[in-house]
Amino acid sequence: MTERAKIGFQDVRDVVLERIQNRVWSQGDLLPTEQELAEEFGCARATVNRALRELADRGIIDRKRKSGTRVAVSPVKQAKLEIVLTRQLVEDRNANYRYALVERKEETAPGWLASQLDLPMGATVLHLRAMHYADNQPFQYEDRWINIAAVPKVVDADFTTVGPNEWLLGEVPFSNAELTFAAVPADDELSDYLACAKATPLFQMERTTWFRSQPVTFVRMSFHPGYQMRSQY
Amino acid sequence: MTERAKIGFQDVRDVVLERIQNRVWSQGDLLPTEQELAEEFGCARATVNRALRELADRGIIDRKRKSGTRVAVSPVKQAKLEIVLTRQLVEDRNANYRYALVERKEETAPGWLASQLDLPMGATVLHLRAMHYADNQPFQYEDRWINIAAVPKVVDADFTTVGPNEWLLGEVPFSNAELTFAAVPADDELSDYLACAKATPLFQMERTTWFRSQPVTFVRMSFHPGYQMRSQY
DNA sequence: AATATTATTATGTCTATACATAAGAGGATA
DNA sequence: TATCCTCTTATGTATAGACATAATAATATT
Repeated sequence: MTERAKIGFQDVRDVVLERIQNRVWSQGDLLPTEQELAEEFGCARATVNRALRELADRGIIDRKRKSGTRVAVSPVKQAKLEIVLTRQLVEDRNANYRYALVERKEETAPGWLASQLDLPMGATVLHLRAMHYADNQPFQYEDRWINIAAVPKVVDADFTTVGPNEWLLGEVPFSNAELTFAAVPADDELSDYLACAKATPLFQMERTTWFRSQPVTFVRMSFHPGYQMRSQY
Repeated sequence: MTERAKIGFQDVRDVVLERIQNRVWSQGDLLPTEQELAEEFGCARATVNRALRELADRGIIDRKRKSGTRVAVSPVKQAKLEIVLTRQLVEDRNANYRYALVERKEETAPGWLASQLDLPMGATVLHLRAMHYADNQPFQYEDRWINIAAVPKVVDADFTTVGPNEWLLGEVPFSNAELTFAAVPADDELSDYLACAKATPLFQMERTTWFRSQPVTFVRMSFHPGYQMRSQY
């Protein structure tokens, strides 16, 4: 029997990808139409459609009505960064996680924060400072401001046992955010909390979070010296 | 006429997402079956399926055969990081881009590199060092090793005018990679090339690239002081 | 030659139906 | 009680057919 198992969308997807990698179709080239591919593979056009749609989602090909499908000229490399809780970061290293609140204070949003979060003048925010430890070694210093108007319940949370990130994840689960990453020198405060010399290079991540266009929180996370963040594509 | 336009998969997707955001279905809750949703929305099950599949791809919901569909308990936040050419990074800031090759040398892979790229003992690699400038200000220092066995044509490229990244993108368009990010102090060489004091904190990105499981290149990119990388989700 | 109109075409999506498959539920057996 | 087997169910996927839509190509009009 030379009878093959039936062709599925994953087969089509993989074969097309392989042909692109092997330069059967090079950058910018026009691929056959869905109809033609469906005939070649002996499947329905919907099957080819789904296969090509996945490749388009990945940025491998560009599709346009009437014009057809082309191999992307400059494939957009998109790395996926998994944003996880600090607790999980620590536990993934098989270390013991410990959290400690440093300070909790309601205050009027300073100018730079109001502009960063797009808050009205004089808005009240909750300012939190906290430390995260891995096996009792300083792991991350967290400096956070929460927009009370967006999460009124926050005033009743004391954050002595549960970190603000974990708490917020429960309250505002599906938010979107903007991240920035940078290398900064440890100032007096950071060198103190992270137990390193002043001016030590630290990896710093800032995150501004919105929920349905409403600003929720801004957080600056400074990691211990030597910290590396990983990602892949 | 109260007649509505026909419900499409995007409508279903958005309504379901909205209900999740509004806690109509909370974390861990079981959603109605595709069949039931299809009846509610007055559309085919395939339409609901596609809608839910997209939400599952985004990590909003978890789906399992027979068990059904649940709101994800700890939604995995995935930030998308667009990896672009240094040239584009510079030009996006409306600055003039300039590239300069510092050194080009074929050598035997040192131990750490052989292990990083999983190369055989004594493999030959092309070692490149280069600078990228924005408006003639140092922007990025690039230290790169290319696996000659994976890209034989590389020995004929001189890299005096075209940067290795752009060249490789043309040769090995669809690769995958692993990235690490860190803050490092400028050593003598970096402080020299990036025109900064020794020990200045620098944002550093390392990338190991494979093409069909074959190691292609390892690159260490050190950015000018104050550089920030951005991303969102 | 420039512009507006129409035809064509490839992708985008929806539907109804069918069967496949993973995995939970229940019962039979040891 | 523990293990194995069947039944059931919700999702996963394929298909043929239909219509929608964006964008190009061809044509007609000014």
